[in-house]
Amino acid sequence: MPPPKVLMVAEKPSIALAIASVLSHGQMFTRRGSTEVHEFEGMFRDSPAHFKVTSVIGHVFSLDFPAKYQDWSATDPFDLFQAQVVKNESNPKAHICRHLNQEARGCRYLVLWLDCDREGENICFEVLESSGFNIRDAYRARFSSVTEKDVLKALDNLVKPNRAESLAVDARQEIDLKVGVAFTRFQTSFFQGKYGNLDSRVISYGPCQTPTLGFCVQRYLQMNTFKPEKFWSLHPYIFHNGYEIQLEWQRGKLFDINVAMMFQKLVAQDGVLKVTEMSEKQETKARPVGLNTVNLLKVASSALGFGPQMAMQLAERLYTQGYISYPRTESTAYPPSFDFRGALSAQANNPTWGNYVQGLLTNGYHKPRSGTDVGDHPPITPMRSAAEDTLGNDAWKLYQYICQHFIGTVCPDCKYLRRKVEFSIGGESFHCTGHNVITKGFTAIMPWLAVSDKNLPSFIKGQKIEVSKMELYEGSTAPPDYLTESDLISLMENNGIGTDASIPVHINNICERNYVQVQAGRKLVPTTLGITLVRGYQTIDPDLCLPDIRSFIEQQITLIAKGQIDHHYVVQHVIQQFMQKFSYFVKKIEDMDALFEAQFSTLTESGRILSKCGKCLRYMKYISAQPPRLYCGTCEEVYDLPQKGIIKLYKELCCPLDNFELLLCSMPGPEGKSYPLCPYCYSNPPFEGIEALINTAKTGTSGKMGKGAGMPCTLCPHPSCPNSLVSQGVCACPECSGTLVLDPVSAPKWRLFCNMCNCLVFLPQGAHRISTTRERCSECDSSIIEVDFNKKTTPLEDGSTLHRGCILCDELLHSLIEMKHGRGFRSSRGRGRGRKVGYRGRGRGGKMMDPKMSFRDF
DNA sequence: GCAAGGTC
Repeated sequence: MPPPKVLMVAEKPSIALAIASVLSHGQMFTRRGSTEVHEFEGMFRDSPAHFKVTSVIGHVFSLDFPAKYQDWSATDPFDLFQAQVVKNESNPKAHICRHLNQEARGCRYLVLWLDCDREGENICFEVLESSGFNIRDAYRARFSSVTEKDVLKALDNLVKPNRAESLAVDARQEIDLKVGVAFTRFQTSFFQGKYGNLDSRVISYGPCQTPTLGFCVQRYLQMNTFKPEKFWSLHPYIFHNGYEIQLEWQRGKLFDINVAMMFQKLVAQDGVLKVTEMSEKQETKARPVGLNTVNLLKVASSALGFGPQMAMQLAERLYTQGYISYPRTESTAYPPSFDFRGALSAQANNPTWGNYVQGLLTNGYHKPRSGTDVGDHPPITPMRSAAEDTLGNDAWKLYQYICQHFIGTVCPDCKYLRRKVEFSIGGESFHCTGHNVITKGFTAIMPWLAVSDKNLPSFIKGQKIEVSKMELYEGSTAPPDYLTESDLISLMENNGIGTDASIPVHINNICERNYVQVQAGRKLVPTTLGITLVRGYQTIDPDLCLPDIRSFIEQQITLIAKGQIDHHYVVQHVIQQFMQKFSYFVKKIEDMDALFEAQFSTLTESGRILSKCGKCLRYMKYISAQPPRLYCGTCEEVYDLPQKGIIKLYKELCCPLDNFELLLCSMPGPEGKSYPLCPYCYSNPPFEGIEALINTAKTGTSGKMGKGAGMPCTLCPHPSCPNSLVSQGVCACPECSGTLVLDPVSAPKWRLFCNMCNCLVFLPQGAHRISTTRERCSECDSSIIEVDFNKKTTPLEDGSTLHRGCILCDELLHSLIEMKHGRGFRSSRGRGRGRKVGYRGRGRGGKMMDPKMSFRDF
C-alpha cells in the first residue's frame, strides 16, 4: 500500500517553499500550479508519508453583497444591514479554490501552515472549504518562523484549527462591509452633484478610514482654535573661562509680565550668581529594538520622505528579491534561534559600515534588547548584502536604513555624562547643563541619533560669577503643527486602527478621496471636504469619527474569538447598534448639509455657460468638478456627462429628438477618441433596450444603467440624424461586438474608432475631408466612405481628389488604412479566440461576414 | 462607485 498523502497549505508561496525546503532537506520536486506545489517523501506522525506543500495568496474569499444589492439606485442603504452576504473568490483569476480542490484529491491529511493570528485562522477555514477536507483530518501548525527548529517543532505539536477565532474574523468582515457600504452609499448619493465645486465621486465612510481622517481634522481644529499666549522668562548670560552661556530659569516661563518683572528686579538687585550645586550623572541612550513595520513606515516618512504606500512597495520589492526579511510584522523581538552572526557577516564588506561590523564580529556583538514578540514574523532585517546601483536610489535608501537599524540593535548602548551646574541669585535658581559622550555605541552606525557633546567650563562650588547680561525674554505659545504622516501612524497604532499591512492603505485612501493632502515635510493637511465631513459627524454623532468605533468592534469580536458568545448573536447586536446610528445620521443629515452649504457653492453660482437646454432654450452651466454635469438653472435640472474627457460645444448642432445642443467629448492624448453626445439623450436614452447595450459597452455586463454610463450619439440608433451610429458607423469592430464609427473631428489624422472598445483604425492621412455616405458596399455591407484627398498627395492616378469606396473591399482604401488599439498594439492575427462576429451595429439586416478575414492584411 | 483584511 502506498504511504498516505499529506497536503500542506501555507499563507503565501514563499512560506510554502521554506517549509518544504526544511522538511525535504532540499530534496523536493516542484511543479507549477495556481501556486507552486512542492512534493517529497517524509515521515508524518511516525509513519512514512508523501507530502505536497502549496499555498494560498492571502485570503481565498472576500465578503460582498449578492448581485441584487449592487445597484445603488435600486437599494435602500438601510436594507444592507439586514442583507445576506456572500463569499466570493478574492482573486477569481488565480483559481486558488480550484487549485486547492485538485491538490486535495487523494490526500489523507491536511496541515495548515497559516500565520498565527486571527486572519490566519480564518484562512484555515477558507482552505478547508475550498479543498473539501473534513476538519477531522485537518491540523494546524503553529510556528513563528520558518527555521528548521521551528518548523519541526510545529509539526510535532500540531493542534486543531480554532473555529472561534475564525468566526470572529467572519463577524468583523460582515460588520465592516455593512457599516462601510451603507454609510458610503448614503452620503455619496446625498451629496453627489449637489454642489458645484465639490468633488464627490465617492464620499466614503469606514470604521478605520474615518477615524484616521478624524485625527487629521482634530489637529487642524486645534490649530485653528488655538489662542497664543504671551509668556516671559529670565535669561541670564555669563562669561566664564572663555564660554558665553545662557542659563535656564528653574521657573521656566511665567504668563504674567508683572510677576516676571518683579523677579527681574530681585535678580538685578543681587547682581551676582553663586554656584550652589554641581552634579554629574551617567546617562544611557538605549539601542533600538528590532524593526517592525510601523516603525519602518514612520522612519521612511519622517527621515526618507517616502509615504507609507511607497515605503511598503519598496520593502516588498526588497523582500521578493531576497534582500530583507518579510516586511509585514508587528514583533520587535528576535526569535531565540536568530542567526546574528550570519546576518552581520553579510554586512561585513559594506563600504560605509563594513569596518564597524567586522569589529562587532571579532570583538563580540551585544545581545539585542528583548522587544515584544507578537508571534507573527521576526523583525525586519537585511538578508544579504546589496549595492546601490543594483537596487536603485529609493530602494537603496530604505535598505540602508534597515541595515543600520539591524546593526544598531546589536551594538552597545550610547553612554554619556550629563553635567549640571546650579546657580542662585536673588533667591532664584538657574542652571546650565553639558553633555560628554563616553561611548557612541549604536549611534556610530545611526549617526542621526547621536548625542552631541556640549562642554561646560569648570566651576567651583560657592564661586561667585557676574551676570554679563540679563534678558527678560518675551515669547508666545505657538499652535501645534499639522499632523505628520509619522504622527498619524503612531496614533493609528496606539488606537488600534488598521494593521501593519492596512495602515498605509487607510492613509492612502483618505488622500485619494481628497479628504487630506500630503504637503511639504509629509504633513497631512485636511481639505475643505475632509474638514466638513468630520465637523458634520461631530455635530450629528461624534462616535462616527472617533477611534472608539473601531475598538468597540474589536472588543465585540474578541468575545467571539474567546468562545464566550455566539457569533450570530454578536453580529446582530453590533449591526443593530449601527442601524440605530445610521437611522439617526440619515434623519440629521441636514445638519451636515448646512456645513456643506456654507463651504461649497451651489450649482447656480458655479460652472460656466456652455450649451442650450432643449426644453427652455436657455443656456446651461457646465460644472467640471467630479462628477461632471450640466445644470439648467431655469428648469433646475442636472444632466450627467461622461466622467472622463474634455467637454466642448459641438458646432452648435442640435439633437433632432429633443432640441438640446450637442456636446463633443474628447479623450486626452494623441490617440484619444472624440464623440458627440446629446446631454438629454445621454442620461435618458430615447430607444428601448439601449441600456443593455450601453452597459455592455461600459462595463462588459448587462443590467441597469450605472453612474457614468450613458448613450452618446455613437450608440444612438436614430435612422436619419447625421450624428447617429446609423449615419457615422462604417463597419463591425474586428475586436468586439461594437461598430467602428468615424471620428468627426479627427482631421487631418482621420480615423475610425470603436464605439465599445478601444480599437482604433487610421484612415488615409492628410485627406481634406472624409465622410460617410448612405451607400453600402455590395460585398460586405459596410458604409461606403467618401474621401477628398489632398491635391498634392492624392494617390489617384489622374490627379483627381474625390474617391468613394469600402474600406475593406476597395483595394486603394484598404491599402491606406492601418489598425491600432488605444492601449498597446496587438496584432489581430492568430489570436484564435474563436469569436463569432457578424455584421451588426447599423441596425439593418446585412449579409453575415467575418471582419477578421477582411482585416487579415493589417 | 462602496469596507477592511490578507498578499503580489
